[in-house]
Amino acid sequence: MTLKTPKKSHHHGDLRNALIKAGIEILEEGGIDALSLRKCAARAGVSHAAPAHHFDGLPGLKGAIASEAFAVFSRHMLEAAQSEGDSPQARLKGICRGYVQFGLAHRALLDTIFGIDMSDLRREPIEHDDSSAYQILRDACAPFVPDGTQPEVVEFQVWSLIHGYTMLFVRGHLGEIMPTDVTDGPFEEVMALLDRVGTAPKS
Amino acid sequence: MTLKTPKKSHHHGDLRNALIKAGIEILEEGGIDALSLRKCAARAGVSHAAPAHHFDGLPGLKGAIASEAFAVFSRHMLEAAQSEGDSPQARLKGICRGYVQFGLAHRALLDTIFGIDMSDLRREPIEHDDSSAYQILRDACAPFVPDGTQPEVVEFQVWSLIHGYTMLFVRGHLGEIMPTDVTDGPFEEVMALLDRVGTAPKS
DNA sequence: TGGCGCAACTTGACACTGTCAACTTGACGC
DNA sequence: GCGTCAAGTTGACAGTGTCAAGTTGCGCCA
Repeated sequence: MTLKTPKKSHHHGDLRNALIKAGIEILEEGGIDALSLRKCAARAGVSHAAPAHHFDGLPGLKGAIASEAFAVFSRHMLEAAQSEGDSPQARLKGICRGYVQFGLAHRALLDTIFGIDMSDLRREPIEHDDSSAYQILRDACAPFVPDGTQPEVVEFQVWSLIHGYTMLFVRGHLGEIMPTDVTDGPFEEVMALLDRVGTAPKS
Repeated sequence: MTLKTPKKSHHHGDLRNALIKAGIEILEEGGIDALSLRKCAARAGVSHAAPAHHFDGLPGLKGAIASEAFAVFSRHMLEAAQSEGDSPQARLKGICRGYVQFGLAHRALLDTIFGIDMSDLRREPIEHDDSSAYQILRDACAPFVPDGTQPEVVEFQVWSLIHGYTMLFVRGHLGEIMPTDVTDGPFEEVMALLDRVGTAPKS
């Protein structure tokens, strides 16, 4: 009759994932400043110093949360890619719209993902598998790569444009009002630049 | 013979500016996480609770520092605008290069400026005068605004592109190595998109 | 001139945070 | 049975923001 928990190796069993899950909940509820090791520990039902055995301090926990949040972000992107239509143009635009929508709906997660400094050795590496948001964006950019140019260039152009727009927009830097929806900002107008993506000479 | 200090109304005289200056020093030395009210107070030579009388908590101090950092940023942009050449294209590109260079040289200041949430009522407002970075960017974009389109659109396109590129680049999200100079990344290739700025139809 | 008022700070306390050393617990191999 | 070791606990410490209460010194008005 020991089938109460599916796996219980030592004490908690899966504390690491429990802490990450608790951290995401805290982030969604209270924003990036609300996250702390002790609150994660309390929510996971363990002592305040337990997280130190799984992560290297708060930066380590943030890195692990960023990896998980990035997976959520990637799934969101995948759905967004199909939401706008089937053409390459529609697919790319859907991804960009999904980027902004994710930023509005999960600001703290976006802050966590892109607040990561890649030079911080205490972070957990964010994995770039084939279903990652990076790969989804790269695939969506592929039809727009002119012959003879590096595919990364188009990807970086699009990524810079939508990332900058999202960051400025969700923090209210682009307009007078604080946005609650993509339609509150000049999304369509700015994304018109997507039609001119690529590095081929002007005319 | 009371001309030792230009103005000394009560005790310190100019504590508010002294705290902002101390905060910028701390930011430049230790990054955004190093900033605290108590360290600013200590560096300014006042008691730990003194900042509360000039700013509404840490967000308030960060807002005030952001305003000052934005002025520094604006001066940097003004110089950068003239560094690349006299043509409108060169001017705009110089601004963008200056954006990235400022981000590399003063990361914590950029984090402070653009970490501000405009919905946070505790912040100090960032002033938009005629010499602000926003206005400099707007002026540089003016030659590229097609007839019959709103000037803000081009500005937002350029701003989104360079802001996103800078944020991703300085945190090392765009490449394997951690950048120390603009030439460490695909700046030229991404900025090729600037030649296609504007909202007129494709051909 | 004298005292009143108030802004500009100080002082002390509190709860919360990350971090560390020392300790306990329980699973596993032999 | 016993040692070993990972996993987690406990208690302490310095640093943090914030609040209430006290102090100080300048300006103003009678």
